[in-house]
Amino acid sequence: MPFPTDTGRAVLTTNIVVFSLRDEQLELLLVRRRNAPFQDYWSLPGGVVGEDEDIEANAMRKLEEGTGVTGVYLEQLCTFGDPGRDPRERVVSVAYYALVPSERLCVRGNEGSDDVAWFALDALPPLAFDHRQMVEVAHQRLAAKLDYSTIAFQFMPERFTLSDLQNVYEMILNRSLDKRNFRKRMLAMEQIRQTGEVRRNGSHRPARLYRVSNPNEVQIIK
Amino acid sequence: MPFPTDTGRAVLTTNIVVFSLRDEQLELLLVRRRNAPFQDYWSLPGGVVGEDEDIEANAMRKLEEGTGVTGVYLEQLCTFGDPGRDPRERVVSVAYYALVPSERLCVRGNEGSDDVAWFALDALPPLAFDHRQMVEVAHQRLAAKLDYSTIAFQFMPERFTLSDLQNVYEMILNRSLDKRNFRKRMLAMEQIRQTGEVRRNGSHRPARLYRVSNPNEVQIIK
DNA sequence: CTTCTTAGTGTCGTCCGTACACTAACTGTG
DNA sequence: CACAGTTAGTGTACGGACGACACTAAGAAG
Repeated sequence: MPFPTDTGRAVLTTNIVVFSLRDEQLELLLVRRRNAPFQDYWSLPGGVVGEDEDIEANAMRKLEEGTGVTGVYLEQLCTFGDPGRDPRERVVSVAYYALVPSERLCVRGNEGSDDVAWFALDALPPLAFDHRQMVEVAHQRLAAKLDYSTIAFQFMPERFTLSDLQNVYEMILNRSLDKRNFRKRMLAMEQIRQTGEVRRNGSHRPARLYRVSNPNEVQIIK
Repeated sequence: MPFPTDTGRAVLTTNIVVFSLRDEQLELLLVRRRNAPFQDYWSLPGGVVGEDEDIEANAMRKLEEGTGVTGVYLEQLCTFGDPGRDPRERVVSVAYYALVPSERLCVRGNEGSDDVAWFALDALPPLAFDHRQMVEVAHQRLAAKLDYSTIAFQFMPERFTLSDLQNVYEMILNRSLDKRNFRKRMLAMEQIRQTGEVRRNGSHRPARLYRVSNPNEVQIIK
């Protein structure tokens, strides 16, 4: 049996909350809208899902278009579909969030235009549609996952110091952590290993470099 | 700017994984399909979201139609939208899960027909579409939430014994728990109170009855 | 060689989770 | 009315995780 012909159809879109760490800050990738509604507002990257396109594949594609980076961590967040969230017609958006390691941004994808930019999470401009809500949910989820998974490693470059890692935690949780306890906890979970190298950074003691044992999987711990 | 006219639209549906406890078992509400595709298969309740209907409101409505019960716990789970998950056309389903207190089922809503029935979670028939996957995700989420929220109380009738409650945990986690530790933990979180009454149940010591302090909120604990 | 700055380290108390076995209260039966 | 059967109810002790807390190490710059 086909669906009744008078059944309402909805436009299906994705939006991605893209987190990265730049300049020791937790930042989000935003795109400026060229058209109404919300013309000139900043918004989350995303777009309309193609006729035969997988939803997550669409999100990944949009993410790659925005950052020039492939293969990063991407997870479905929540679906937003209030009638009226888009004044034009019924639009349902599946929200995702993604974590981009800072090192991979140095290439600066197609960020040349004025229409794509990074903003500090704590200094976002007003956002189009319900995107602000998506950001809140994503941030909460991310913070929660720090506690019981290895998700934070997705931000790290191949080699990093424990201070780098602690910064990630502090940025996301928005509070400072005790250095000794933090290191104890990180080393106890046996997911990172010393490389034997150090990084000289300024006029002070150099820091040991570590790498993630299993960079491609986010593990649930405890 | 309107959306391009050649943009694919999708049919938007909901599906709800409805959990309840019947006969000391964790059970799911299923609906038999009358039509192709998957004719005569059992499937999760749900349906097409109306033109101007909120998605969650639709899920709640479908849930009420299936169980005759109102105001139960309902949470968005995940969105399934693989092209091809429905052979007819592009159908995107927002999955929810719901918890129905056992007491409220005694009224036996419109369960008269052969087309709606409860199945033990560990003895489900083959399900239509990707509904089996939805069930897995819902079960995992529910089990995870037992650890850090008061979600289990949503299953309980107004008055219940600690053994009743322990049964809920054991059913969901699929393993047995230590009675003393369980009671200690439940009482420690100060979310349930003695009523002063007892329940006589058989030829053995009667059990004290408890009630939930804040039945209408699921709290995150610790 | 002194100053500045970040890296790196250990202990101790507290709380939480877990393992573990017996008594209490009631009913039904012989 | 005693006994068997069944479920309800209780406390302790150990180990592991977490949090608070302050000093030394190594290098660069002047």
